[in-house]
Amino acid sequence: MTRPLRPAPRSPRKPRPAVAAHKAPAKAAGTRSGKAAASKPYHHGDLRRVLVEAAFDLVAERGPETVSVREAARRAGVSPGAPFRHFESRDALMAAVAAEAQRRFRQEIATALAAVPADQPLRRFRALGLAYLRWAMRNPGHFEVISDGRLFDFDAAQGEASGLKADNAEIIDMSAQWLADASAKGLLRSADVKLMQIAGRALVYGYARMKADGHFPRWGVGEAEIEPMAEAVLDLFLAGIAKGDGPIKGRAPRA
Amino acid sequence: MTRPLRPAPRSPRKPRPAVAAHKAPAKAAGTRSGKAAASKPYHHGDLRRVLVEAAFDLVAERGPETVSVREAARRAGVSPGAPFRHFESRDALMAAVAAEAQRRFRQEIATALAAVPADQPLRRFRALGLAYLRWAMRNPGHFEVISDGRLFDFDAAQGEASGLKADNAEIIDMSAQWLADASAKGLLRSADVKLMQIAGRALVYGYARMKADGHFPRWGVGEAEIEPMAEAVLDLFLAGIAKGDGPIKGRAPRA
DNA sequence: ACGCGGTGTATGCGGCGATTACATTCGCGA
DNA sequence: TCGCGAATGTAATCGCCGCATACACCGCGT
Repeated sequence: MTRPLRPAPRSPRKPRPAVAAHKAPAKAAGTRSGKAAASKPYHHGDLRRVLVEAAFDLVAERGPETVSVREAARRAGVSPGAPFRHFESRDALMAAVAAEAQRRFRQEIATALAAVPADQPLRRFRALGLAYLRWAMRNPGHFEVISDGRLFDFDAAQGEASGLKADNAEIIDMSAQWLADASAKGLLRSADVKLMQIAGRALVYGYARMKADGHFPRWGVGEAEIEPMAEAVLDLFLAGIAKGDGPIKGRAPRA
Repeated sequence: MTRPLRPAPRSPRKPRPAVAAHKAPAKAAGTRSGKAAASKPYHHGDLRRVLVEAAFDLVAERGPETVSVREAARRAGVSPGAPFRHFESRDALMAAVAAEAQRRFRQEIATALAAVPADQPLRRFRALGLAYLRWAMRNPGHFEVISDGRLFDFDAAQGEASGLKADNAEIIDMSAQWLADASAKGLLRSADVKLMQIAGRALVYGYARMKADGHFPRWGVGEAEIEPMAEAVLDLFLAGIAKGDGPIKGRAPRA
């Protein structure tokens, strides 16, 4: 499942995919001369969104490194210079992709957490870690994108509200809160919450990157074992920081 | 400490760095084995090595993404096409850089382990993890290079003996052996050695990548705290998998 | 001594990110 | 309703890149 090493052999010459999708720029009714004419209007209507979607798909298909502004423009059916009306650089485009990926990631985590009672911090912590791992296992390209610190910094430097920074901070804060709660409830062996937070993060991040970076074959872990082992690794960690021997995933964390 | 986002603004126009280093300038004796003449010999003498060194330095200076074959050629004082006599592609060059980095990494680990008795498997395991973390903290670019699964696969696909694969496997085997020894000695809470091995690897790998990827500022960890916290994280992990409460780093691991 | 093969240079191709000049269209105020 | 500036598209261009090809040089084995 490894991707090509360099920016990509490009694609084998495409003739131009016409105009691509169009969101229905509304105003089909002629309030204001709307009409997205049948044959390629000069103005695209929602190019910014379409470019992000194209780049987003390219990330999933061939990995972040292979994404080029020109290819995204090709897929959107516009000239190579057009994207620069909406993104000051390739990295601005990629940062938008990262924001979208982070948004979906956050959504998936929220869904996973909905099933876990709020008063069981370690179970919530575990559910967070599991959702993190599962999403990263299944979206390695997008995981790479949201892990790129340079894109994050680029995005954060723009005053704009892309949500990337906020969505990321929310996840960090959640993990800190639950560990603190667990600690307050006397569920943890150590009192150094910050340390456990960083260690937990490093663990899931490392596991996810090992997958994305293609390290598991070297470690004798077959493709089918990766996800189950992710869960086992997470539970090993929880067993290491939790007081007592009971499994965290069980019903009652206190006895 | 973040690096530029894209392949690099290049360098701001360099006039050409002359010929670079050269081993033995003399050659006065006109016999066969002359290495170099005073003024730029047609044949470089040891271009392959010099190119790897140039790329190696570029990785340290500006990160792996910014390395270009042409820049390496410039630093070596040769034409842009010359490197392709020695490396079939940019990735072949980078794989050579990875092999060199891995070699140094392995050397540093060996040095660190020399001080730890062979009959104390957990202390050796800890020393390995610590050496791993320290090296990665201090050589983030080179750490990225040896972590690039595609370069590893590329190198492994070549029949050639670059040492990358062997050096890597050796480290993996060491960690497995010591955990197995520790397990046999009854030092571990769990019997699943493979799981602990993968978890330990994911932990240090994740921590190291968090550093290389610039994540620590987002987690409220200042530059000065990173290395001490690396050690603390490692010890948290060891405390989690080891039986009893005694610190691993201490003198006697059994009592 | 010679010539073959290894290693360098010169040149060129196509792709890339990015900039600039120009074309088209949207939408807002008079 | 018109008109004009701002927004957003195209075309052409620049310089850098990886890489291929043809040619120049030269060390070494015969």
